[in-house]
Amino acid sequence: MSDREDQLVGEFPLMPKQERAQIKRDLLVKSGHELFISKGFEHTTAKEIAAHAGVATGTFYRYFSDKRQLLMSLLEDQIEMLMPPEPKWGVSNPESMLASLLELHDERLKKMGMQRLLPELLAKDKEFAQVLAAAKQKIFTRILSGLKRAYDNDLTWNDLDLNTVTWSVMTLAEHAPEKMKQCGNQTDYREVAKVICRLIFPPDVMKKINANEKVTEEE
Amino acid sequence: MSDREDQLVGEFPLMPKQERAQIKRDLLVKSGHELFISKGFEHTTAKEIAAHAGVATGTFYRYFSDKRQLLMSLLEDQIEMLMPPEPKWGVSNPESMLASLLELHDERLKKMGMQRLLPELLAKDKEFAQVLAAAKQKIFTRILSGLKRAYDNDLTWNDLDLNTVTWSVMTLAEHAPEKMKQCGNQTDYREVAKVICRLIFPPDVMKKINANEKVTEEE
Amino acid sequence: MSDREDQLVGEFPLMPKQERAQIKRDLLVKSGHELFISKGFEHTTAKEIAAHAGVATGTFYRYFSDKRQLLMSLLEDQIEMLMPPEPKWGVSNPESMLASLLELHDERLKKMGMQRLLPELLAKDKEFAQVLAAAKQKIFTRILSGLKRAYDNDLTWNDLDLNTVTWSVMTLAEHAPEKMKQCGNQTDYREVAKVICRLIFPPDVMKKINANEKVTEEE
Amino acid sequence: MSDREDQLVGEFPLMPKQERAQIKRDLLVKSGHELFISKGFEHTTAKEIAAHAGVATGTFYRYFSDKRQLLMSLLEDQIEMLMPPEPKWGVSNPESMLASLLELHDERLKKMGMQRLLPELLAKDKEFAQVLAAAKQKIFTRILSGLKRAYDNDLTWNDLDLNTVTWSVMTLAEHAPEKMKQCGNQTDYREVAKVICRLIFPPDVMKKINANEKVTEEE
DNA sequence: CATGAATGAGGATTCATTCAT
DNA sequence: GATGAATGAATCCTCATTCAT
Repeated sequence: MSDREDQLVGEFPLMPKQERAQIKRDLLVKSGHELFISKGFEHTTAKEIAAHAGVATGTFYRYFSDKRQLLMSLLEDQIEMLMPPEPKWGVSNPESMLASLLELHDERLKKMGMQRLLPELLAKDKEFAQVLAAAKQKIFTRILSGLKRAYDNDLTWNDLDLNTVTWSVMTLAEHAPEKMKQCGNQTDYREVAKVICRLIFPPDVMKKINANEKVTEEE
Repeated sequence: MSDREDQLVGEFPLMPKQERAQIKRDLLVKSGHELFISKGFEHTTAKEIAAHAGVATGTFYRYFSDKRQLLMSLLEDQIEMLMPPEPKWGVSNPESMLASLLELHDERLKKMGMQRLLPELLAKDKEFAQVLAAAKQKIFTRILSGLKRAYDNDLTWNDLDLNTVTWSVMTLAEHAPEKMKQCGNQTDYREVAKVICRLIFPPDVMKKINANEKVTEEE
Repeated sequence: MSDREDQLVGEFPLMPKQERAQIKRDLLVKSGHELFISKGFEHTTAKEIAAHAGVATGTFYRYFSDKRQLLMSLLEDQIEMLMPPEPKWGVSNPESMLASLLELHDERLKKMGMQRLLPELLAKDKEFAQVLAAAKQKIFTRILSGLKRAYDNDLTWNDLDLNTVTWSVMTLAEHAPEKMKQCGNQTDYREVAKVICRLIFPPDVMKKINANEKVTEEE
Repeated sequence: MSDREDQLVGEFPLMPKQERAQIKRDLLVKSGHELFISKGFEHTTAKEIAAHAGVATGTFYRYFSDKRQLLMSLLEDQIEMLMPPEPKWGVSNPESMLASLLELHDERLKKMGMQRLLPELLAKDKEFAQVLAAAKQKIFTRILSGLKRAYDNDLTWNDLDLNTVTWSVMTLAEHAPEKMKQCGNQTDYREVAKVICRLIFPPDVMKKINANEKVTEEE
């Protein structure tokens, strides 16, 4: 009835077809996200996702070939957020910078609620595992090159292997959120940041850097 | 071969009943292990495990109430091996000690092939996750108290939070094996050990420790 | 036939959705009914019921959570028919009344074909047994109160316990159909009715009642 | 050890082989009986019966081809007890005689605990149903011939069909135990006996019979 | 004879996917 | 496009029955 009245008024489709479809798709992705998180990937059925999105089972299959594809859509947007953050040296005080990066990372993960899902996926989906590994490798390379520059400027420990340091930085950054909870500590990003910095910069270098910073700030 | 020899000796029952049952049980556990690793826990069926062990489906259920129980059998033996190793300070050169612990841990994990299975289980089985978390907590406490003693003797950095250092040590030790592969590095336990030591001991302390050790060795 | 005629008329959707579903459900109920009767409840599988109804196994589970639920659907409609009938005295000649009630009851049971199923269910399903016992108790009470009124009017034997008479009436009425076959007699409802009446009314009372009736008829 | 000692003493097998087997068989029958009663025939497994009898599963199959055969053994002994009792007229006061028969029947059923099992069996096992029907038919015939003799001596109602009366007597006798419980009455065998007698003997005949009896007693 | 481990067919139930409406 | 009923392969698990010891 109301549809017909709309038509009398002049039939301005409130939304272009494609956009409506996009909305439905997004609804499904969102439903999938929530259900995957709360029940796990394997234990979520296509029917449930559709029901949760308020559409029919068949509609699910119009937009996705299967659960896995929906998952991939989900991950495409978020894969970067799962990665440990890449520090930007030289911008400011390294410890503060790292601390806020870690906090940001933690918040992202919390918002995604995806950490619990990830292990299942890594175990099950080799393709996904590869995608993730590649992304990680990219970050690794970038962090490493940053450290190399610092090394060339005599800012780092000179008796530690840079590859290993890079890996350590990434590992600590990546696990900071999940692990600190597990170990019962209140997450103290600052302390983790200090530890990470100690892996890279000898204490006297840190002093210099901070001194510079203050000078810069004063200027 | 040995069977035939037995027959030459006479026709003794090839094996006591109980032992044969145990062997069959072990076969099932082994099959479960292999299949869980290669296909993931969820994607392995009781039927498959039985078939892989060369027994009928029903036989599986004689020995285990379900997949999960077999898994638990599997884990009971191995849970300690999954834990990051607890370093024993003061025994010898910390770097060498750590390096060999890391190598040992890596070898264990490789032998178990279980790393890939673990994440899935942690995600799916809260009971198991708790067991593992408890074990980890125990190790955490022990490492922490070791570090505290070192701290009291002025052997550690005095500007780093010991909890955070402990967590970092555990995290790096735990992930050393899996991560170094992922990053494409040849596993260099020595370098990781050096990094971990750097988190704990300032370089000059390390020198002293090593000096002591040499003295000790010389004596 | 009717399908073909429909097609001649054009291609109207053969049936509204809901109605088709109802038809399918009914088909399943009917199949369940038939198979339960012919093979017994326990020996009928959901798969068989579905096959007999010409649908897939899964379809069965769309409509019923399991065999038992289908059975309950079946019984809800029929439970009253399984009960021994409640006589209505004073309406007409008691013997004729009873005879036709018995015949009606017999016909119902035959149509349901359920008698053979019932014992199994009573034995297996305590909930169902309770429901049935409650229904029986209700009828018992009503018959008893009818007999009490007759007793107060000096129409019944005065040396028989009314409870026992009531129970006897119900028992005979309930078993009349099944037993007469078993004993090889042609079912003679009239004779059973006479026996039941004899349990209640002394012969001279019966004569009076019949006389009254004739008078009434003559008027 | 003790076995060997027995042998030293001289090895008198305490029991002939066959008898020992018989004991084992009886144990199985007894276990089957108990389990069938408590869990129902279908829901009792051969393994359970064997375990309950303290023998191995395989032993069960040495004595019985399957569950059903054990059941039949069980019933052979007991089938007569399941039958409604056959009254012996002329022995004494019919009401007392019936009352005690009913009580006896009730006690037997209670002891067997079999009533609950019976319906399931009747529904499931046509052979058994036939056996039981035949036994019932036999009793029917005997009761009928008793009634005929009474009829020839003008002791019964002359307007009731003897077949129907016979069936009624059997039905009431058969269901007396189970039904009286269900209806919440205290089982009053005497009242049921009176009702049954009323179906057969007119009140004045009863008086005569009782008078005779007294005379007989006095003599 | 007794044992009880082993078998595997069979029943209940779920769910990814299709397709007529 | 959207719907959701229908499908049936696949899973979990049980249990009657056999047979090597």
